[in-house]
Amino acid sequence: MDASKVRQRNLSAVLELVHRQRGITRADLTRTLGLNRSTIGDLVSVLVEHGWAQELDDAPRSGVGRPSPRVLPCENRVVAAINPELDVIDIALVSLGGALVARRRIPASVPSVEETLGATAATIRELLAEHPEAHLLGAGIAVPGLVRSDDGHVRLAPHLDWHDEPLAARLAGTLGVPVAAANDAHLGCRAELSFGAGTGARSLVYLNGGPSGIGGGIVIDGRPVGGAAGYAGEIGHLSVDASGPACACGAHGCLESLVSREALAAAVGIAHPDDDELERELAAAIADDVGRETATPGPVAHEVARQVRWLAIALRGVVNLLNPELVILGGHLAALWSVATPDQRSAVLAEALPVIAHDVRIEVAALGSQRLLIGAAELAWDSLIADPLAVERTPALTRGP
Amino acid sequence: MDASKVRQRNLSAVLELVHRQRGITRADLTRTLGLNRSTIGDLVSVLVEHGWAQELDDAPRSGVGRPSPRVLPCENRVVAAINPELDVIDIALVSLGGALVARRRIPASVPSVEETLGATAATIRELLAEHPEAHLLGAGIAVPGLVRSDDGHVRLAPHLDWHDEPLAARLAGTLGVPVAAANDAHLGCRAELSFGAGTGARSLVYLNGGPSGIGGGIVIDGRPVGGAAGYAGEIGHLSVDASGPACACGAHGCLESLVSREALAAAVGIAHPDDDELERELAAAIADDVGRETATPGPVAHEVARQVRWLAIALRGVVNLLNPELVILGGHLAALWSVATPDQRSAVLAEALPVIAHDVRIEVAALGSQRLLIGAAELAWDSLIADPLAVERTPALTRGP
DNA sequence: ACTATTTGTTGGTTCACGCAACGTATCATG
DNA sequence: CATGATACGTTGCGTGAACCAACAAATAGT
Repeated sequence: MDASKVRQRNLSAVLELVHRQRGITRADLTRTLGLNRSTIGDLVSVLVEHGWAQELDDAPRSGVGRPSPRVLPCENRVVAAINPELDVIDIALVSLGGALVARRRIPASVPSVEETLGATAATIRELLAEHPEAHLLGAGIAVPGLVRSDDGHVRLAPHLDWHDEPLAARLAGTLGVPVAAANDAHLGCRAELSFGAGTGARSLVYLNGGPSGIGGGIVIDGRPVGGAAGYAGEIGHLSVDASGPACACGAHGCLESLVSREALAAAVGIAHPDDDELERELAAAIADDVGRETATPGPVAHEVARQVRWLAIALRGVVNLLNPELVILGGHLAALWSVATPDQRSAVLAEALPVIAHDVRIEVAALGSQRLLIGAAELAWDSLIADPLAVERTPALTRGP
Repeated sequence: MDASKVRQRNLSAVLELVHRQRGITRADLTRTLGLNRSTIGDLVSVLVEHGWAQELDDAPRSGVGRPSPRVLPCENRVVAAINPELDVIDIALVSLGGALVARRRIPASVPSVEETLGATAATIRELLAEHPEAHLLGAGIAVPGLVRSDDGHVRLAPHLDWHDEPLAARLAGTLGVPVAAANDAHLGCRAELSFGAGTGARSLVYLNGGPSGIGGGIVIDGRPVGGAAGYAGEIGHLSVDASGPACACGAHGCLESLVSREALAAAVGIAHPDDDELERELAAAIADDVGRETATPGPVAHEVARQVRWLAIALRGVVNLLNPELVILGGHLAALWSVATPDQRSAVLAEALPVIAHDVRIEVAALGSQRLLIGAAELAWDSLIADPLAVERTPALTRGP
């Protein structure tokens, strides 16, 4: 920890605030970071010189005293965000500040790694050509599977049938910028932490219900938890019923084999609904039930109640284990939560330890379909923001044609 | 992060290594911390000046070159460690470096807070009088219950029947030194992390089976996890059987209601065995079974098998959730593990995700009956080591008579 | 217009670490 | 046993980054 490390750390802290708050006054920077006015001025000027930030005097009239200029992220600095799925490869450029500059969804059908890399590289080149002001600094990939965190190596993505692919390294080779990869639910969690329902939270648990199961992410002390190798967060494979059905993973009674999108979709009679459609149909079906004023709940309400009960068992365990301040539900779990009755909701943590359950908030994810792309971009920004001057020190990065 | 913070941080880093390694050469300090030789020399001399460390030239003959002096913790600096239990209040002085200087077990019977504080203060004064060289700098309390981490407030210690006691603050008032308190299993985990089976581990999960249930601790990135308020780690109340028996906590199918010391003790026919006794009796009973060469396992082996199966379900979930590199089992869970057959052991993580399970080690706790006291001391050392010069800045601390 | 308040700016100061040169203690070798 | 190689402690100096104090600038209220 010498002087230059201090400089790097402080620059990084300033840039992170500028990024996550999408602009912040110098006065707020001094208050938040506890550094001297003159130091903040110096740090900001360095970031401006190096093209990370710009200062804008738009006089927000906050009160007496000289107004403080706002420090804004330079939005021509972008990273690429990639999310290969079963039927589409979702690709975007995301600017500093977390805004999607451009997005393209490439149709695919269980794409191989080669197809994914090819389509990704071509699409990113196209997007960069359409946005000549954009300067690409890195890329992040959200993979539906187990990804080793230190090198972005995909150990297993069962639904894509990928096995032991050095994905990040291969894409870095073709793009010429640093590439990171991580599990998709991890990155959904990161996105919600930075810009969504978890903004400002120090500890949270994120559960996402997707077509391929239930994934999750954990945040402790404001930092995402990867575990020893990056595979942490597999909440879908928490056992909730010792005598439950077999799961694809080989175990029995996993959460994701009892709480599933398919069962909800089947209850409302739709084949492959998206999240919004699923929520609408569930709400409509339950409203119909209530309208009929029958004593017994309809099949949809019954299925919702069943799934909420199983979800409760998993949540109880996770909450007792980690004592988070916040639980965020995404995907079909958000739909499930939205249509659950107040009684069902309050029953969810009724059997958790009361001292712990009392202070846990349960919320629905806020970022919608951009979540994974924003999360993948956050992953890419991480190493860049951690050392803002490193870009200058490394040899020039290649650009699209 | 100004210059003096850097100093504080580096002093703290040096002192922490001196403490946790119980002495380390200056050469090793430079290598581990990446600081310059001259800087390390300066930092060490400051620690020596302020009474934290001493240098010893005992020429460990490590190879060519000028031998590096060893920096040793000053063992006359001590903290008090307190562990109130149902039948005894366990009190010790623990020196820098983690060695028990003196220990006294005060018989008690479900002691109240007042009794505990009175006995503790009196005993610490006695111990300090017997060790006039010892200089008391702080205290830590291991409480069998839920303890708020920021102020050491006991929210609930069910077996002691303590409710909302500002324990740390009250003891600090009588002792005149800073006092911290935390859950006993957390502190067992800390002890194993610093000096036991978890030395050097970056991520681990600790499960302890005690008379009052199963507690636990979690370590992520080398740091103990408290969660939002410090209540994290309640692994005993992870649900492992949705249709399981009711637990004292009000829920159903909690791990600790299916895997219990009482059931093991009953199987071997002993009322209140200690950990060693329990393990011996279990091993003996199983050996007898094997000696009889019967086809069906005896009742003890049967009970062991049953408990290992339930433990497996909880461990599977925790491992999938946190991807730790190490799981440490203590108390009767250590006994259970020790007498389990190789087949039973290898079945424990057989249903966890293979990629994760492959790199998880399961080990038995190493620190025995000193564990909680060492952990409580570690808690007390924390704030002291974090700012080694703070002791000089605060007004003089009171001493025992 | 004038004052109080807040914030940016500037030049000087301090502090802690790195660096390079030198001194010192050990080991290996002839 | 002398010599060289190696590794490490010690010393004085240089540097970089943050703080501080004084001043300038911009706003709100009287």
